[in-house]
Amino acid sequence: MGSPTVKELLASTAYDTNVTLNGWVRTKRGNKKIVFLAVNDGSVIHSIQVVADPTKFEEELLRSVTTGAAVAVTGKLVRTEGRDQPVEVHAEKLELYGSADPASYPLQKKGHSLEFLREIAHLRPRTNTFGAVLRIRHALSYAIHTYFNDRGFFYLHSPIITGSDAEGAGEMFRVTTLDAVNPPRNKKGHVDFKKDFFGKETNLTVSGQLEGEMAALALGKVYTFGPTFRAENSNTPRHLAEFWMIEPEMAFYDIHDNMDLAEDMLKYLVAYILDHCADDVAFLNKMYDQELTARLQSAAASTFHRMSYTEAIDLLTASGKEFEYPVSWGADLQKEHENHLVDHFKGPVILSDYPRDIKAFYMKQNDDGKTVRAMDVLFPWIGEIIGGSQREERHEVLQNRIREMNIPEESLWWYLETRKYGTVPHSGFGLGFERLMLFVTGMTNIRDVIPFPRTPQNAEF
RNA sequence: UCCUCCUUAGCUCAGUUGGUUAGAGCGGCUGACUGUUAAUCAGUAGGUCCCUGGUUCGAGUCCAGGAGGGGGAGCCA
Repeated sequence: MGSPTVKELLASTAYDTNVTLNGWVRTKRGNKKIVFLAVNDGSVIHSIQVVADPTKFEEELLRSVTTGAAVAVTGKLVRTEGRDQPVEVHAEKLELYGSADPASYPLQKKGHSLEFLREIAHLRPRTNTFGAVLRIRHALSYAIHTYFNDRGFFYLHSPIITGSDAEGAGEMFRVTTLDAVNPPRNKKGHVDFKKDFFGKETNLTVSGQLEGEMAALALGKVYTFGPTFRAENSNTPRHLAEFWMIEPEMAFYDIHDNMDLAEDMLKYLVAYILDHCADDVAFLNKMYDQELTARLQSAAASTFHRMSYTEAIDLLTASGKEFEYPVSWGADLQKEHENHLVDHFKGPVILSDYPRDIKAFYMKQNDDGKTVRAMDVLFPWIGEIIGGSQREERHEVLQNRIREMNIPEESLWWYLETRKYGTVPHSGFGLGFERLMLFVTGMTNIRDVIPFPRTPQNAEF
């Protein structure tokens, strides 16, 4: 089972027993009589202190143990009084796995800018900040599965490659095995996708929702959690070309059940991170955002303010505030409008019942003939963290809407069939995983909450 | 894609109205110190001033174009 982790050792009270630990040296200091190493193995944000008597070791060995070097240390676990750490290891044996030339190793004892660390994304997991972010990322993923599993949801693997281009959520990345220079062409001179791997045009998915609905209409409650791809030329701290999305889909849920679930889930996840990642959150709170912990506690305890799109428009108009983009019923809300609402209610806001003309074809139409049962959850600074709706379950209404919007009906035959056979009211939403990571970590650039970010003009590593 | 700011040592940055040899802190290296906590102290090395072209007696500094990055906006999760 390997050696104990630093996390286990720091919590251990087995004083004066021999232990072996593996890790990477963060700092070394000392003199000819005594040497201190801070060794971190990624199991926890803290490093463990290793104390070595230089006379017991080869000079050349100690010389090559520098910041970044990988080592194995065997020695006695000793309780330390009046210091910054509960225990330390008095080294008897020191083994070097791999050295790290101090003249060229890019990570120093000092802090680095997040911009610089993005350029060395292969090494940045070794920093305190990215260790904390990646551990939180794991915990958040785990919490999502726990939340849904405990509530009777089934994890559905929706396809990554999709043959449907009707999802309408954004520009897509083409998937093809055709020769890019000399593709086969049909009689009209167009690229002949019948000769392509799947015999048709295929793309990377922009959403697992449509497939999620198929499963919800059989299993009741399902969720997807997988990578999602958008070929939009978006250059902002809130967009990625490859990101992870959670999409629950529930049969027999109306829009209000949907909002209840979204709010309960978000609060559960925030509370989970506060409970399970206290050390990492405390570190991020100290180094990046002094209000992080307080904001998370407040969000976990809050009640999200709910209002309709129409009420939001009235509120914005009544505010008398001068907006760069004028407020008018029927137009999509701009960032400045969302910010005003979130500031006004001093916390998360859920908006619902948007004009049908600015929303997707699959959303359930209200009886007023003007709006659909859409809902967006807006978070401070981040903006839209969740977008969802009650789905249109009436075959004729859905079919008419598809035709109205000039969506190729034949590509959605399978989607429409579920409204023909045993259709039921159902709802769902999409949660941007990295956007939630931004909120939970206090990081301000989405490229710093995913291990290897993919953005326009950047697929390094 | 649009607007805006930035690019000088390994990192973070200063560099005056254009003027001699481009600086600091940290990191690295050398040395001192028997318990340090991003140790401290002394010394030392380290530069394609993002690239290309232009103005000028003279450009890190001014102008034009390009590249890369940050922030804001749009698209959205």
